[in-house]
Amino acid sequence: MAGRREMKREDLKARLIEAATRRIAENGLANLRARDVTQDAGCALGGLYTVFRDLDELVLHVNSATLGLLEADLVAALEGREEPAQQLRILAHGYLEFALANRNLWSALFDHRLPDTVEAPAWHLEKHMFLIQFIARPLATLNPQMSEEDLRIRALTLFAAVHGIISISLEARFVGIPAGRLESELDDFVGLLAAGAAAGRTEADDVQTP
Amino acid sequence: MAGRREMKREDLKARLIEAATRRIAENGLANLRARDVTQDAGCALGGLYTVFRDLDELVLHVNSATLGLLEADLVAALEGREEPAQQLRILAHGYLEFALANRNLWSALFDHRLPDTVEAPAWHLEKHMFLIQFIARPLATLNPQMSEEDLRIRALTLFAAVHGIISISLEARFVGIPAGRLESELDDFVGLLAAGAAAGRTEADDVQTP
DNA sequence: TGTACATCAGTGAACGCGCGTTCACTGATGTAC
DNA sequence: TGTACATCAGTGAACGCGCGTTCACTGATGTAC
Repeated sequence: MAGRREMKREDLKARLIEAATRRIAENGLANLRARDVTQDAGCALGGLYTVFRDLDELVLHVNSATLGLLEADLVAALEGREEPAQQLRILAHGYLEFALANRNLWSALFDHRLPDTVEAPAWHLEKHMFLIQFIARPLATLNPQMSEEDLRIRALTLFAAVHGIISISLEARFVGIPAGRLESELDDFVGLLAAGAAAGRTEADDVQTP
Repeated sequence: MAGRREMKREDLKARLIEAATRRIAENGLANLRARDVTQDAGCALGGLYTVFRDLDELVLHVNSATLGLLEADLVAALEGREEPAQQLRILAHGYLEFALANRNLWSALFDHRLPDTVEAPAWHLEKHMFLIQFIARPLATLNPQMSEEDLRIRALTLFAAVHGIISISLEARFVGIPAGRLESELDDFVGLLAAGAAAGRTEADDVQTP
């Protein structure tokens, strides 16, 4: 069996990602330690560096997996819903649910910063795309006249706004939105934007900022 | 002169805050070092600890000052503008301008985390309030029937959304909103929300999320 | 299938260093007379 | 105003330690015959 080494290697990789995922989920990214992860994964400290370039690369893998989970959740939530404004609400709601259910993993998505010199690899950046696509599709239905590019940008704006609302509330850095109200605020908010989008471009289009 | 010591102390404090501010503005919070700050401020390393409990407390002072600058900018921008929807636009625009002009200081406001055990002191938390007040006031004019509490929450939501749009774009973590579009996206966005708010509560109010 | 040798994944002790914080000391400020 | 003593702000060398990463070693896997 010529693939024995390859298999062990893949197995170790998987165990490390799993261990890191569990550690981050339980204690947060800031408390992730190479020693803890390797111990949990049942390998020596140095083992990590035979499989990943460094700890950052391991975290990138965890984050990609997290994005995969989010994607699966949203796909499931959208199942069978066709009305575009409804879809947007479901996406926002699904995103909130995911953030609540996986707080630390979700935070790690945004807290993890590579050293200033390093770029995130393409395979990881691509994982971000699906989210924007999910949002752009119903927006396109609501705004058939918008260009691809405008839709992408509008989807990004919408995502950023929803993300902002959820993250400020969960971090409770400012005096936060009460937990019970978060869901309805989000719903109102997306409803308003969807209605606005459906009504077509408003006078805001022509305003020149001074 | 009995206050000589007191004066020197206040002077040292001010020099340290000023030095830390400049360091953060130039290199970002993540690269702030006690040694650099004390050297810039012209005191010994240990001097910092005669005036502040630790480095975190110094950063809190820098952040409070930054919030003070933001407040002054927004007050100036609002000067003479009475129309509430217009005010909201100005606030969003002013916030963007401030973030662009003071990127690292602005980031420090959100990046700085105290150790899990420590709470932010009240004097610092109060500094956050004015922003929400600024937003709540025009919202109140647009929605005279809303309660104080609802206005506060809605203001928080609006702030969080605007902040999210700006910060995701500036961090360029996801493929960002092109710089040239950010301003108009923000403007459209706030315009839409202001119009929605003015139109009164929508059907979204009654939707129960499943 | 079995033996001898070669390779390299995996080991874990040791390295290295960055950096916040402390603490024994000293010189400037304050007090008493 | 001046002198003697007391205090304490400020000094900076040393501490301490957390933790990512390395590297000389070894034992499991692969290859040749």
